[in-house]
Amino acid sequence: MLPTRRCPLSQRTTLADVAAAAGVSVSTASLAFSGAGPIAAATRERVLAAAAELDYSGPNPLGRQLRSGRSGIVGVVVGDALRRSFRDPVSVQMLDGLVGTLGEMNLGVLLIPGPTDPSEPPVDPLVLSAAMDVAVLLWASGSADPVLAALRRRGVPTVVVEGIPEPDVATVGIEDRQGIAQVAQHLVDLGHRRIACVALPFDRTRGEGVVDAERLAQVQWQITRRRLDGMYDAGVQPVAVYETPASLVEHGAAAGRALLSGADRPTAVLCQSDLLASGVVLAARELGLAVPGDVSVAGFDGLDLPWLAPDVLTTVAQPLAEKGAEVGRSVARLLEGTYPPPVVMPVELRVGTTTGPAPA
Amino acid sequence: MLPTRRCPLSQRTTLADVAAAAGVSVSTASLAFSGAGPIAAATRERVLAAAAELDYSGPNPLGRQLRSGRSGIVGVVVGDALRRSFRDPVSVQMLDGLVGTLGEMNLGVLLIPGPTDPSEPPVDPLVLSAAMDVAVLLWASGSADPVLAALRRRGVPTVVVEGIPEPDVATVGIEDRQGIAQVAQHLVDLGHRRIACVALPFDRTRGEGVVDAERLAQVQWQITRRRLDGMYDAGVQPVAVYETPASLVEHGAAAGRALLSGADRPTAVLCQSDLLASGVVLAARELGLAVPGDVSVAGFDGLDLPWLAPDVLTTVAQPLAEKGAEVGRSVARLLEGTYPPPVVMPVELRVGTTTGPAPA
DNA sequence: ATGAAAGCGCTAACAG
DNA sequence: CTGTTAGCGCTTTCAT
Repeated sequence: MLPTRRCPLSQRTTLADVAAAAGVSVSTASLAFSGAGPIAAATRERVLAAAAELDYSGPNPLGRQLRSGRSGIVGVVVGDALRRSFRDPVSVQMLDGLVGTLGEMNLGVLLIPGPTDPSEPPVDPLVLSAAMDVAVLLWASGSADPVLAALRRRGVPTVVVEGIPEPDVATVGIEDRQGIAQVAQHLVDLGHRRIACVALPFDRTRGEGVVDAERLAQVQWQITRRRLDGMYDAGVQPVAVYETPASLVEHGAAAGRALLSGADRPTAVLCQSDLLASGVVLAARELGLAVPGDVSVAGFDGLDLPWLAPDVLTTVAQPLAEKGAEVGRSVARLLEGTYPPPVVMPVELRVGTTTGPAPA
Repeated sequence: MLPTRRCPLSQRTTLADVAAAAGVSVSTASLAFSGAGPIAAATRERVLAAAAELDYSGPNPLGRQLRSGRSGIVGVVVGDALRRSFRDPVSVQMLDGLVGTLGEMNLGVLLIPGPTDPSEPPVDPLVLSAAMDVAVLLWASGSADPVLAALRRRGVPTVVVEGIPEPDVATVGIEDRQGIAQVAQHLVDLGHRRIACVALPFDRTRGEGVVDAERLAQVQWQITRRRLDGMYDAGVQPVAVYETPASLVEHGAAAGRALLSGADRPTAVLCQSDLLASGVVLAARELGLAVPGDVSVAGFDGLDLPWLAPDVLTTVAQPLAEKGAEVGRSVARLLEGTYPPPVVMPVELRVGTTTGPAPA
């Protein structure tokens, strides 16, 4: 057994020590570090020298934070357990854009796991008690979202991504309803009448399988709801809707196997995400079905999917990194103390090689 | 133009207000929330009722943090720009294990971008001034790492992953040198003599291409260094070492194209990561080379790589999620005030279908 | 340009 | 079990 060695748990020297060593007042020493006020160059030098002498590496953030009432932290509640969110390029690319923008404003990102399965508590403890100036909610379920409710109670200004615009939060979203309508119309134009739908999760129970009418009425998550509505907008009444527990290739593959191995299989599968769609394509190949000869497949997101090569998925592209940057800008507005107007970003139909005329 | 509406920037009510409303002292009110001390059930109820009445959602974290000297935050410096780190399952799976363990201890993870290219400052501002009780450094370059130096200056206890054990930091690593030696020996046993190596980045300049002896002597990042040494341990003198800017499929593919299209191409390529190796396999296929008939390819990490199907990569598996959990445990030790002994986790050679006898 | 004073909101000793 | 007393380390008026 090694002897346990103590480690120093925090710095000892304070601004007061440095000020004393430099022969100035604490307030002057503070200015030397923050630069927020008039100070003689010589004085600053003296303070900095004293700091170096004492191994003082700058004002303690905890003191600064309490005094200024700001933590410099943005809590980001991701849409799922981290393990799954990180596997979804949609979340990752957005997060990347967001972290970049926030970094420029000297804000840090506190990662908060989102709603997992119902066996877990609905709200992570960090949501309840971590220090944060603003929160960002990816994939909020709607105005009754328990996480959103908790943040409201705390009075934490919040940016909701893919939610519903509401007076007391900032919102960033995309034209997904119109986008899905476009790609659905594209399938109709190709002559498809038997169209199945592979949907994102309905709620935190994260069920899996073809749903009945009752379940279909229970969709809680707004992103899923809107994308279903977009499909209806194009006049498509799907022959089946398959609910998935997460936007991942394996769930798309499972959906594909279920939908395409039955007797009167659909001629087209409209998926609410690219990852789900690529799973469906893989399942179709597995089953020996030609894409798009036997079945057309379309997705949503506009991801780069090299493993589908030589196929290119028909999809609706959304500007992921820019969406993240836009969220960052909304965060900045909230910090300034005003609610930015809701942002809705455009999407674009991109016809690839996975959709074609309905088979005769 | 919409009228800008003000948003409330922080809660107004304090513990003192609640205490007054409940007719108790602040310290008693504090106990009602923290539970850290004896308090009559009736009193607690009264305080909580008063809090609900006043819409008080709990003690302000900033006050608590300053007073207790703890932020409840663990700063995690990832090994690269987030955009790239998130695309690497090695980082993501470890992060997932880490966040899970830390979550149980009610600690939050502050994401800090790691060393990108030299045009950027070597140390993210968050490293210098964000509040954190402990820092975790993924992929530290060695004892001269500027990020580690900054954390030392601040006196932030640190866990270094894949670094060198040093007295004033906690270390978690794997037996990568031995692992690489094993897989290198495996290639030698198969009769390979012309072996090329595709390496992880050497330093933050993140060069790309076959390196000369001079450059090979400049490897700064310890993980790369150790994996090179493991190869030498097995007696392999590579015919070429290719430096990559990041552990990503596309860089592996570029390396593969460069190494396999020349005249006297190697019969085996030993890669320091699975993502790099899978790129090499794809490049070989592109060039019409049979794997392993014409060229054997081996990796390191033990990732699931479905897009290589039906091939299964020969690799050395490391326990990623458990490594993350182990890092979490080291964080806990540091918070208790002691340095845990260095942790070294085992790895395991897994022979797949991408390595075979050297061609005659 | 510098200094003095006043807290930010909370918890932890300690005394009762 | 509850109240009193002291700050945690810093920034920010406000004088000077």
